[in-house]
Amino acid sequence: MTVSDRDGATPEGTSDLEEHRLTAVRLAKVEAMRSAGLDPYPTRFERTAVAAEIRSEHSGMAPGEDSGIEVAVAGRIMNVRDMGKLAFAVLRDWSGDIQLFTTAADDGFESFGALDAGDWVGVTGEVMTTRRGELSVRVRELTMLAKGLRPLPEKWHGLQDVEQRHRMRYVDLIVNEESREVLRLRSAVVRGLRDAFERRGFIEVETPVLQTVPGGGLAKPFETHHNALDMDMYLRIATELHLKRLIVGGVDKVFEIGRIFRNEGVSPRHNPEFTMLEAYWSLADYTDVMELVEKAVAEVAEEVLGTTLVEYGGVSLDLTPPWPRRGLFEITSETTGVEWDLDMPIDTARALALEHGVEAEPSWGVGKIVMEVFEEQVEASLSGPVFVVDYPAEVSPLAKSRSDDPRLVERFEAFVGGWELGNAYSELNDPVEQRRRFEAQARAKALGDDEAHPIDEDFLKALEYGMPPTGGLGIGVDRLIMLLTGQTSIREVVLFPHLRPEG
RNA sequence: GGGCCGGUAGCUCAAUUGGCAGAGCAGCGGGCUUUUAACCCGUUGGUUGUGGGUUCGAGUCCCACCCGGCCUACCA
Repeated sequence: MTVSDRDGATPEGTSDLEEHRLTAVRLAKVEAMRSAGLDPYPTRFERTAVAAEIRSEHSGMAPGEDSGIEVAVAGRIMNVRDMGKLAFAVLRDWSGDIQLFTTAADDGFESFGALDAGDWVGVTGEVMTTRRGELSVRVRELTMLAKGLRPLPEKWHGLQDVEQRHRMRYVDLIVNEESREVLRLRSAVVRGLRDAFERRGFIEVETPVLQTVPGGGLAKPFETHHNALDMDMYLRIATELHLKRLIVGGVDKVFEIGRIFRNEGVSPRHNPEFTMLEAYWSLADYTDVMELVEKAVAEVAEEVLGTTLVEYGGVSLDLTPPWPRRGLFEITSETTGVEWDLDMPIDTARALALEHGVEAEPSWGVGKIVMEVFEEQVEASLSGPVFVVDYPAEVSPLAKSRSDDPRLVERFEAFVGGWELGNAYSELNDPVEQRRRFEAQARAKALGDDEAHPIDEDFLKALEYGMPPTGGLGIGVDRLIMLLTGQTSIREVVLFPHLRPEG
């Protein structure tokens, strides 16, 4: 392909930039700089301070004062206010904003004229305050670090269009403080989670994303292909089965914070790729894990927000442990006014489910039906935080049965804000029983359940070497971030959410 | 996938019953020695998401398609 074949490209490689009046003007400024022997894109700049440091170190200055202290700052020009014989600009770096000030008497005055909002500059000069008391840097020397060619969004309203904010997150971050804050909080939440598990002796690992058997969850995988091996592969839908192999290998406490891929619809709470924390704790059971979850979440909230009281969707939530425990059958019966239990005839369950908006498929047993009714009728009302327990074995092929009723498993899900935050159980470690569960799933698949769990022979082999009693856990990290940042759309906490290509 | 709503200048938004596509910001020119979304004067800038149709005339009405938001369905 030749250069001129490229869509909209000119032989000079400047694409459509020359076509647009606003970018053409800035390209001309780049050329003018080059003609004057200046590099519009130099290699480095020696910074001595960021905006927030200047603010904290010179907080007590009176209006119209000179500090006598010279700094070198660098950032993006957000705004220029030219008064004729003096000028102001706002410089933004990651730590915050600082004003630049210059007068006709200053050496830096001349270089101010050609600045555009969006340019990256380095400035050396003295810290001072204006007559109005605004902390500023008096420009002694100004260096262009990267000339911006595209105009910034409107300075007061910023970039509002949700689609553009997601497609051009770089612009969103430039102009919207809330987006920068969500990014910081996201980082803090992940760090907080990592700390909470490491403090308790969990080891962080990384397991394969590319798998031949996409197990550990009930979901449709993305398919891909390994060319050299001429082999179809899947992107993982969970990290569970590999982490349990590590428990078999004798790793005491293990966790992974990893990207998971599920080939399902998108919604304000679902992105095709998302981040999940999974942890496996040998010799523990699901009640130990329950305490771990409520403590870890509270610790993270305390660490990043300074409180365990959060506001979500207009509702005040208290994340302070302990969280209430409710039985799945109990709470579903209470909400629907129907007594659900595992002894009810399948036809009765089907008919009652239909009355509650759930059409049971042929492969479903009573457990699955009640689970579906719970999700349809109860889940959205669980503002939480609350642990729901007593899940049917039918919908939990990897969880250990309860000794008092093998049709139930030792499992809980954590709910908050009307959606599931986490899922955990005492891990099934009986290899013979695990094989039976897999075979039941295979029968469900044969009956048309395309999310049934596939049989993983290597995982069964691992169990046959002996896995100690283990409590396991999965937490939707993006959702935890949504909870702690008050965001109601996952697309606001994922930096680059899945979007269709632009037409 | 289905339903509802939306897409107008680089950005934020107007546009009466179908009747000359506008404003602010950004840009350009000029003025201004303490601004804070600076201000004042002047000025450039449009494939109204795309493609059809109705009409003397379409941003506006009709059809199809693209993209997005919300709801809904599956999932964490």
